[in-house]
Amino acid sequence: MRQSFQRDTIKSIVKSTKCHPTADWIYSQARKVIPNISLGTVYRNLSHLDQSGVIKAFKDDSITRYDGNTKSHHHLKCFECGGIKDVDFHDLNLKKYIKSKFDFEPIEVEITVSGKCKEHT
Amino acid sequence: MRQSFQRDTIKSIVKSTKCHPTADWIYSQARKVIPNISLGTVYRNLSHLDQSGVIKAFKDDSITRYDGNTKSHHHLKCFECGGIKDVDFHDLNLKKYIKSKFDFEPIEVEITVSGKCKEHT
DNA sequence: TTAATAATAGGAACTATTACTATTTAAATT
DNA sequence: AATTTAAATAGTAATAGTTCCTATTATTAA
Repeated sequence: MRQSFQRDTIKSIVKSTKCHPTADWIYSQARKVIPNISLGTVYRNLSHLDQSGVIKAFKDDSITRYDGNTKSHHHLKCFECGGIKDVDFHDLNLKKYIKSKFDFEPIEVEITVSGKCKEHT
Repeated sequence: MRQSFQRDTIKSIVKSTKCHPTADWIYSQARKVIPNISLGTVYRNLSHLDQSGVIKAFKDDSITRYDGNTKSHHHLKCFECGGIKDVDFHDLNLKKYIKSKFDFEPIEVEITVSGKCKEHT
């Protein structure tokens, strides 16, 4: 993978926020630095970065969001403010539970909890 | 909500399978009974049925699937055969865990486990 | 049996994303 | 340093899944 200023810019945008941005938001941020960057370039590079494990893509309803946090984690999504928070369920040992209870070899466990965060109860 | 033959047909198609069908599959099944039913009608009724709790819609990658099983459950998706199996995580008491650990009021917990089912390990 | 309005068929429109193509650019090779 | 190469780009067209629109039909209430 050859280097490009566009890719570096996109990477640092995703890495510098915890807001789980969409491609469009990243595009609008990137245009502040590279005014004529194209949306296709944003998508292509987000895919590359996801596939190489530098960032993590996930689906939120019908939109793809990108997460600079690549450690295994899950999401709490607040109905009121729309905020998405990263959390860790590591102590539940879900993969072990799934393997033994359902005789299924888990590779990825995706959890999204919708509800109300403490600021909006 | 007024009754219609279209809606009844769509409902019974979803209720009579465990294959977690897409709108398109349901459309093709419905056309066997009502040849000129429109795709818009299928989508509209699937939304109504979901909103009224008769069926349950969920996202699988970028496609919406519909589940006749409305009891709280989660999904195991096999990478090899594409099969989606309904499972129950009730004994983990996830909502209680989430509430106490993260101070977040969970309303819905969505879990999708990707991996290999016992037939394809 | 009529009136009101929910639901329909058919097709247009929309949105997020991917694909295409001619041009530019990074970096490897001379 | 100049040349060669193929990866990356900008700009645009195309796609897929879904929703919206409108004139017509059908269900239920009065």
